[in-house]
Amino acid sequence: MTSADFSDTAATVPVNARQLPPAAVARLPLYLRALNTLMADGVERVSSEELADLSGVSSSNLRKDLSYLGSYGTRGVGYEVQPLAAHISSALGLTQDWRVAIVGAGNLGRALAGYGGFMSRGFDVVALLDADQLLVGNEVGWLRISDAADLETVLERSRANMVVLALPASAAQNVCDRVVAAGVHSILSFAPVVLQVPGFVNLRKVDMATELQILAYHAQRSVDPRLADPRVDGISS
Amino acid sequence: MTSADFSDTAATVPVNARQLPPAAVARLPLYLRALNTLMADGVERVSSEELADLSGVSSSNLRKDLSYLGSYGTRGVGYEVQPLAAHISSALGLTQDWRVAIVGAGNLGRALAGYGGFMSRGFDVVALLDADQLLVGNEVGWLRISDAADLETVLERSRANMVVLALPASAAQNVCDRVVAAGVHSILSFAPVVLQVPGFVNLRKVDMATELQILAYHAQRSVDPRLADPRVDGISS
DNA sequence: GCGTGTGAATTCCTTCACAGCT
DNA sequence: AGCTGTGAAGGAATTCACACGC
Repeated sequence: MTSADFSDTAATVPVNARQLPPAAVARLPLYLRALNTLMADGVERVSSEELADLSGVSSSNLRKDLSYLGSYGTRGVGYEVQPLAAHISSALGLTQDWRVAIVGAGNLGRALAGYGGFMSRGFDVVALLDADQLLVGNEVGWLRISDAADLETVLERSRANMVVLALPASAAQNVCDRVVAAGVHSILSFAPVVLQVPGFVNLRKVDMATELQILAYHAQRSVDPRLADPRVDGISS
Repeated sequence: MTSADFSDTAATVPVNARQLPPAAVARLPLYLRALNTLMADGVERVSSEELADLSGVSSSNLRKDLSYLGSYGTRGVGYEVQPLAAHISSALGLTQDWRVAIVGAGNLGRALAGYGGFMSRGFDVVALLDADQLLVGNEVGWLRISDAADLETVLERSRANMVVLALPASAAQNVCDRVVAAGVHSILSFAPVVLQVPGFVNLRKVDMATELQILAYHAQRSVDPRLADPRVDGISS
């Protein structure tokens, strides 16, 4: 729960945080999760090979990624689980707590709010909003649903610094604009629409329709070997 | 990955489905969505520039992606919305209907089941399962929740050819193995865990904890300009 | 003229292979 | 001996820039 487990070298940062390649950043959370699992099992050391397997990447890829953070392993031995986890947490900016407001209290929004426990520590859901007056005021977990009309006020009062958009495509752009105007520049959107934001905004998108379609592409081509292996050129159809 | 990609000179293959670069495949759904929007607005033609803007990619990137599918534009003019949408749909394998079973009827699973309408057509949710006996038998929309213990039977009866995992990390690997053994080889997992699957299985992962952590990395570094912009010492030229 | 289609150039990412430290 | 850290090589993806066809 607390982020207090990772607090050793926090003060004396030798500016290890050079800019990491985006692809490496995207994998750090995987390593962190694997390390947390190992810690829970009481494992103290791990090799790049093992950790890579647990994370689903190649060992050379993992070593290269970690090397961007600095040299936190021991040659001939491996990595110490706890310190490595601490360094990754620090690199990801998880030493501070992030305050997340979720806009949209439909099934998805409520699922995400409840997911709060699941999310790696460091992310607190501090507000849940919806435009539907029938939902406003309802309790979800220990949160009361706020009126999306009061978005700006709620964001300020709750001191949210991240927003999750869990609302229909039609409402997303408008709410997104208001969020940005209100000064929150980190947004995770589940809305199935391309949002237009200024360059200084950090926007990430999660979209299950897209994912299913990508899956369909690969599935289709596994099923029909003609497409996977072009050597067939018979005209049979 | 694939055992059969000795794709040398495939010569005479008018089939549009040459193997596309994965990065291109991942963007096709975006184009498709933008095209659907345009169609709804009655727009008949679109330039690569416009479509790229609507999709959030660069126009050269878009043109290159579309060129993998073949030449469906007209020089000096642009692309015809409807035919292009049809070709992309076909390339993605959306001409057939996909039958999706969702395992896990918690908030997330129910959200996804309800999301059915939102997902581009072509994906039918044909089953919703959970291991919790308190949930089994409940109605969600027009679906009745089946017992996850009967997974194999349900998958067969419903003729599902895709599975969405919306369940806790602890249960995911086990269910995943059973799904694969039951012959469903296309899986979209929302479980915050790295799943181990045979090479022939198409697995995609969506994980909000990971996404938030990536967001945290970028947010952190926007806040602290020292980390974002190393040019601070006076080498201004 | 205009905007697509595409080789060439560039940038980014991954893998290789081995030097270097324990 | 063993495993990390890392230049160098190789491969992918993106962008450039312009030839081509309407």
